[in-house]
Amino acid sequence: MRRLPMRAKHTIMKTAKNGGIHMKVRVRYAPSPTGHLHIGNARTALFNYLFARRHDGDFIVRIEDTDVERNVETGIKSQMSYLRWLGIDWDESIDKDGGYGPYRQLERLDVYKKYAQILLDKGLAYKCYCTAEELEEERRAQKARGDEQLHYSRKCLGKEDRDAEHAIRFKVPDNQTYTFDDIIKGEVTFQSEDVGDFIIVKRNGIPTYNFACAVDDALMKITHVLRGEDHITNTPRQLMVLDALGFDRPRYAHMPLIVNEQGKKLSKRDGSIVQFIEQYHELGFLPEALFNFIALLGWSPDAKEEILSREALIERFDEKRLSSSPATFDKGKLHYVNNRYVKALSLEETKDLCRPFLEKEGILNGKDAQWFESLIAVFKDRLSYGAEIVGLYRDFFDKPFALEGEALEFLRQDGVKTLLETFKGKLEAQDEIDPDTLKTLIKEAGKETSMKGKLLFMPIRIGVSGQMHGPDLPQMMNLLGKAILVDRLSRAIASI
RNA sequence: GGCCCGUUGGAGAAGCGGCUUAACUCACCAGCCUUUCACGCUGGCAUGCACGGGUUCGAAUCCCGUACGGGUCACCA
Repeated sequence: MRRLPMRAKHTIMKTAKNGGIHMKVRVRYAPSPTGHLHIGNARTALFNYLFARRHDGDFIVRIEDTDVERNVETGIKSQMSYLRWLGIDWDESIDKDGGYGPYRQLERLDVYKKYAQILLDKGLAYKCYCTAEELEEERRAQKARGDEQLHYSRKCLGKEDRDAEHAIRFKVPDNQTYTFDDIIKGEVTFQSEDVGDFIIVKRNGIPTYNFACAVDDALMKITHVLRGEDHITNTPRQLMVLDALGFDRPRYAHMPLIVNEQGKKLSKRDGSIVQFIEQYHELGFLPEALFNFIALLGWSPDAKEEILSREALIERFDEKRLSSSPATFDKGKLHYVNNRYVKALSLEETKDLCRPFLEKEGILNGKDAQWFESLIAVFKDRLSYGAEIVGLYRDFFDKPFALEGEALEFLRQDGVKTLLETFKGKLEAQDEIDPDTLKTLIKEAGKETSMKGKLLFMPIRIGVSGQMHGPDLPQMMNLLGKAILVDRLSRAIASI
């Protein structure tokens, strides 16, 4: 495969014709039900969805379950429900017939059988009786010999039919060049010599991915295939099948891989990044934010603002702005994006978002509704996702109170000690405290000691938290409670 | 190893031969606002586009090579 001189990111819809009439855009997301919805799959689904909605086309979800060994019972259900959770809906699938079904490949076996037979009859495919062991041995020999390419020897080609278990292989044409104009990568070319005869139907009678996929794309009138770059070398195989069967070719767009901060492909075992949408849900991320963030993985808007709603994304989506270099999964950015959406939430919504996490940790035990509300109000603006509230709470309440460095220096300024003593005295005189009386107390202490501005607030902040930065002062003091406040103030005064 | 794809600041990422004195976003720093903090606003932050050649009046942008990273070579998808 080699890149031709001119980069070609052309407008779509030009090649998807039928008898000169532009066809309706039809795209598909084709997951295999081997597990939960992965971030990479979610992105593929999302871009297909955006593309379809942008061009008033159809978005189809087709289940590619031809690997019966790896299928997981709950896979389909879980994936589809998280697609919905993200706000991605479809026009056709196993639960919504659009006239091109069935949408589950195991229910289309007769279809593949028919087309495999056509290829057999035309001599474009042949039965292969080799066992896995034989093939393994063949490959080993090729390796030992130092062959450059490990292709099937074709030893079953031309063999007479016999009544034995067999797979069906596609007979790759000689001396053919396969070129396709990828929307993202430009023109990509493969030589047929680089591709060995591949299996299209397994011994168990079930088609392989490359065969079923090509047949279904054609039969379901798919006009554009947007998928991960790891499929780029599958494309010539699918093109061969399509050509051999006389089907039209869809347009392809191979999206860059998503890599971690070390530049490695996101592997499901990579612990550095949360990989499944379900986990994000459990951590209290917002679906709208995730949708927004995922749309930024390998694509960028032609705008200053990156925070875009689903509707705005649909309106702005332009496949020509899909990137061809790997998309780095930037956790910091994810948190930022989610935080922007959290900030837009109402106080009640934020409480609902955080409640489960606090309850699970028993943090709400013995606290009244007012306390809970204060807690959320104080941290709402800096909250990246629901579960983070626990860490924020702990950081704030459980961090040992210590005075050091810049903070301690600040307390050693003239008049600060008197200020803290005055304030502490006023605090002790109060039976009940709340944010408003606390605020009044600060004002009074300031007036009596002639301290104001930074010199007033900062010593008190440091005196009760040890920190120079933190949430709104009266609010957070209220959360801390009188006992802790008095204790910390005493220790601060003592260490000046 | 063969065949492919990629490489722009601390990070993400625009750019597709002259409009680039390299957008925008995150992070960071400074100032403003707030009697504190945070939010918000304003400004600063790549003499430089992996490296080396070449083409061109002109290159981050085109070509060749090198290095590095990645993908793929299954009766997985």
